[in-house]
Amino acid sequence: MSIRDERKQQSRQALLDAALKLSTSGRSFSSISLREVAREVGLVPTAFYRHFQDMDELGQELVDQVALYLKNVLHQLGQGLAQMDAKTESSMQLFFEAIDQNPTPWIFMIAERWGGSDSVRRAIAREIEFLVVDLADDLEKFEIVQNFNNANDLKVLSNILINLYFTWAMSWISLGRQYSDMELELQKLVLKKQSVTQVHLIFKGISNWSGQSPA
Amino acid sequence: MSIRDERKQQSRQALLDAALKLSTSGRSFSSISLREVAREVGLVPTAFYRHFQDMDELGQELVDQVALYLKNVLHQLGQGLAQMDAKTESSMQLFFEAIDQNPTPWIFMIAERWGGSDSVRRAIAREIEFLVVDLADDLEKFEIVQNFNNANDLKVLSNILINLYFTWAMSWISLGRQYSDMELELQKLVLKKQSVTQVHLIFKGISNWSGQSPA
DNA sequence: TGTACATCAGTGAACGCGCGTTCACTGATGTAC
DNA sequence: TGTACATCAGTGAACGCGCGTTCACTGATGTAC
Repeated sequence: MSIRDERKQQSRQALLDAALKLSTSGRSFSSISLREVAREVGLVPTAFYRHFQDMDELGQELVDQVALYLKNVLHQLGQGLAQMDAKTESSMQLFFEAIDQNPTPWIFMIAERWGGSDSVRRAIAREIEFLVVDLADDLEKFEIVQNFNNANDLKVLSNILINLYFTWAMSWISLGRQYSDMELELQKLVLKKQSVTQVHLIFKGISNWSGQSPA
Repeated sequence: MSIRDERKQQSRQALLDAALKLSTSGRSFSSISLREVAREVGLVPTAFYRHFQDMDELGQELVDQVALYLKNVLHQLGQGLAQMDAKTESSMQLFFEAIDQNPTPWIFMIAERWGGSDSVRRAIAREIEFLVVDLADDLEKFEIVQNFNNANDLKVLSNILINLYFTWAMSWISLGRQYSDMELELQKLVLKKQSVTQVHLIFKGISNWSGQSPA
């Protein structure tokens, strides 16, 4: 790649990073402006147009990048979670650590899933569908899900888990916004315990699965 | 109430209704303007200030009204859902019908739960906590949850159910935005079936609950 | 009941501001020879 | 290697627009007597 192309690529990525940062700092993607994004990067507003047609186009690329990141994190976690023994706790621990390390992709995906931009919403819906399919693939090789004789049940499980992951992630991040110090640590322990219980509840359900309604 | 007070109350409610309508029509609360809300009602922008100090204050009252509505709907549904037999299906049917009848409270609560307004986000977090407690109270009298010997487990169940309700509601509403006619009806059937399976999965888990991690 | 004054929901003009977008430009980098 | 021209990321001025907020106002409704 030529020097010029390299520099252009850097500016482009800087705009994406700035948009992610601004739209996950307590505001929403649809309420940040093109000028703010350019300003954050140190570019004049008109330079924005050298990279994206408008904020909508940037938003769609942002969804792609964020979804790719989440896909990788969830793939690693999926391995641990599905072991369903005492490792649930350490798997959830890893999950919350991953969020603390890089929270913005989680915030963006969850907040904009039902956010104000039509095109971003559609892009996220598509990517979440992929995440559900990927997780279902990961889960397929574990013993416990052999209880499912209906192929669709596996996808329903994957669906519920993805939604739970998102809910836990956002609850976790909210704690950091609401509490501090001792109270924060306490609330974190409560949430960790709750999430472990929820996972156990679901895998209890699987291990007694028969495909009909419960007694 | 005097004539003047009555008319004022009408204008006030009209502003709240307009804000709810505008912020659930594909955009978000933080991206609608005070002037738009006033215009929708047929008032001059400055009249807004006779009722609310700013959009933030209106937002918090809107959360109160919307949460009260959801509380009533969920209370009625909670009775049916927890019967855990073949009635799951008809209970979910009632749930989706309730959404079709009045979708805006669901859209508002879910979209703004992680939306761009700090004060609205806090108000919603508080109201959802109440909804979780209320649902736990409703569930307490059903036989199946007697498997819980830890009082906290009931709240964790309630928590997972509230979040699932919200996820189903929004998925349901998204279908209406994406598909039409035959394809819409097909997708609705798929979602209904999935949600019933998810409920069964969880109540399977409860009926085999012992409080420790699964085998 | 009638009168005189008080209240206050809604009006309309005006303001300064940040916005998205246009346009002609500059000057460093790339390319052809 | 050196020169002459092309490309194009970033610049800076300018525009019209909708925004939130201020202010003095109007006139219907409420209240005191």
